[in-house]
Amino acid sequence: MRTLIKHLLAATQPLDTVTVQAWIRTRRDAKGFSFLELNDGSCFGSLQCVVDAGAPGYEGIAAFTTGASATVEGRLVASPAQGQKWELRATRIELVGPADSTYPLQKKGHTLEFLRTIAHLRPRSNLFGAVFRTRSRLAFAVHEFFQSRDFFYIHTPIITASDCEGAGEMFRVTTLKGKPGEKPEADFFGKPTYLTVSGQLEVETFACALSNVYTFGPTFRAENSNTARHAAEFWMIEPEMAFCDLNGDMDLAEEFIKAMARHTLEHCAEDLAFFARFVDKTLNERLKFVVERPFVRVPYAEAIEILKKSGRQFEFPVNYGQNLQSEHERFLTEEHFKSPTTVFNYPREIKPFYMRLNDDQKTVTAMDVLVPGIGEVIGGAQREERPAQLAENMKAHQLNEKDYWWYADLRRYGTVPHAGFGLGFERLLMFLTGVANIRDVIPFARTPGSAEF
RNA sequence: UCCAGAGUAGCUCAAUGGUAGAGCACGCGGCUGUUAACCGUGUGGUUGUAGGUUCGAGUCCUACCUCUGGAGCCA
Repeated sequence: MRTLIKHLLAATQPLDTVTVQAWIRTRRDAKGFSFLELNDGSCFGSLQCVVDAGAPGYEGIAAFTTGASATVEGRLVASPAQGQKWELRATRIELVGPADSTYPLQKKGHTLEFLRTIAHLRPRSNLFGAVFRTRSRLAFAVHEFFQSRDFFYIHTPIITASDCEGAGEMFRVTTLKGKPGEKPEADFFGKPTYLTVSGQLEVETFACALSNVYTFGPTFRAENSNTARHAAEFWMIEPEMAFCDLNGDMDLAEEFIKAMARHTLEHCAEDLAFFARFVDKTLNERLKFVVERPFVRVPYAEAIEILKKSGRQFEFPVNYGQNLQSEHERFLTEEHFKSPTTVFNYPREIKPFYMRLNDDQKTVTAMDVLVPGIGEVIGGAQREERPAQLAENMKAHQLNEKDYWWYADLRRYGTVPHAGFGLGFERLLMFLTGVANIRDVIPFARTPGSAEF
């Protein structure tokens, strides 16, 4: 029976007969025996195997090359040499699948750009193994966080007919062949449909029934964005809470990020050590800071004053009523506060229709959580729960009320104050691993002009 | 989409307008409880594509393609 390398490396005593099945990272030949370094992805580390020339299978040792897969049986013994606690004394080796000299993953380091061109093989590298183990663990942590706080997981639709949610350009979903004269009514759903850009509006309906809910699913934006932090397909987490205001929303957002950082420190230590050493030297310090210190909270108007008084020459001028530019966000979170920073109460003109209007009649209950190195990682708000005000907001945003009849109904029947936010899972991963490009924290990145694999 | 930069061996990179090279990978030989092993040696090229200037272009010019960084949009 196969034993994962993860369990062998964590052994507390020698083991008599074990079977390992893995991919060969490298082979080093010595006089009369060979070292095989095996990795099965179950953990960061590899297992060193010592294969004597007399062991069954050794006659074919030349084919045990980097990238090949193999089965090795043997005894787990304490290693006499430096570098590893345990090693496997092989009693039998068997090649499962060969890898010839064209195998592109060398023992040496590769650039991230090159590895993106072999996205089907890069999970076998140290970095990407670590990234995707961490990704899996954090996905689990997301559910654990919400489930332990009595949130229900809601599967909002991937296909939506709402073409004006305001979150971004949408991908069309159609079964039409694109022939001239085809009418939308002839399409599969009888009307134009799209891939979702957010599950928020739908999940609000469940918050107004089950109280605390969240989504965690794929999200699509057809924006022609070419940056290190945008992808056309990404995973978004959207909690929504009934009987909750902006303060409760900000509390949850900060608690959530802290919990994810804590979880990474506690459960991904080995992979994290690799990130801290080779990807981002400041990672450990940053994660501990995030866990231990409260986030800064600053109203938008105050943030504008800070930027104006900074004496800094920004490329884009700082003006009340305009969105914060990347350089402004970076200044606030990286230089001024040197801390994750939540900016709230934005001018109503620059935010969507569903955000609640404050008593000053000028700002809405929006909040963005900015983190050093990434920028915006969370965007959220308390929702407008007053029917008349919502109608007015929609008019101001030139939206057709009829398209949102069910959304407005939530305010018509038993309306409640409620709030939530959206968080890009990949951006969270970037923040927690130090990996600087979103294409490197998602298995197969979809970006403009690129849907290979 | 805009601005900037880069495309040369499988990978990472050199190469005054004048004979395309190195390290690594890979092959072969040697050595060794090795561990990004080591020593020797060999194979490896339509210099992103298409034009142009020139006696001569990897190098200069034009267009296009791809990638990277920054910006916008956002999560």
